[in-house]
Amino acid sequence: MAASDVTRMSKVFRALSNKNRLQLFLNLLEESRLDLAKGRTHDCFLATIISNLRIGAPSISHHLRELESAGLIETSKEGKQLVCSIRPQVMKDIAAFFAAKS
Amino acid sequence: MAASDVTRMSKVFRALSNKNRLQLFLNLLEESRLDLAKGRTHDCFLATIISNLRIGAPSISHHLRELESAGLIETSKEGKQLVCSIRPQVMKDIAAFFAAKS
DNA sequence: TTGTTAGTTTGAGAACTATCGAAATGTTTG
DNA sequence: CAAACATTTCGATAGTTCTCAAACTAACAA
Repeated sequence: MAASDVTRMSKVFRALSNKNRLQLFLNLLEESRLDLAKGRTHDCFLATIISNLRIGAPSISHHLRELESAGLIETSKEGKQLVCSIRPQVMKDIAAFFAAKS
Repeated sequence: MAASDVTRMSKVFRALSNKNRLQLFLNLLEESRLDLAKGRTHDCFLATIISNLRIGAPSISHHLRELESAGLIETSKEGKQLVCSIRPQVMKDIAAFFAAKS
């Protein structure tokens, strides 16, 4: 495994290493599966997520940026609201990484 | 996913979130595969690992403790030397975690 | 015993992180 | 335009992490 890959993977793990951030990611994952079933994308309101986790809006905003910069999610704006989506390629990369090792 | 599982998984990811520690883990993984092929366990000398990574013995010692407390590896002593082994169950847990999601 | 080897512990400093409250930004609604 | 809304940015703080050098322990060797 190339050194740059190790660095990249460590950043992915870093992004999932915080309990709240992992929970946030899992929520998004769950939502995106629901939405796929419904054939549409999902609006992920920070307000909704805040009511699930016990942290404030600035922290959520921070965590989303971390997930995004690790390449786990993509975000865009729709009016006032933020739309988040999981990047499926990264999920496949990680799954492949561990499948090869175990 | 139960809250306790989220916490547990976040600790596993935490353990792999440092570049040097991930590299260390991958080295051990590689060694343990070689050893499986040879039908014996492997002696993991810190001195050897130090020459690959660019950090000192105290840091390696610290990283090994992190990997151990996250449940990724087990260690024991053989004379002066430390023997490390990957805990296969954790590898399976992680693989299952991502396989289910992607 | 004296010295060497393999690794650990301690203590400290620099860097990073998670979180918050307050203020700011941009968007829609009345 | 003004108010309400959703999110972001800023500044601060408390806590964590990585790393090293120095000192230490335990096992082996001469």
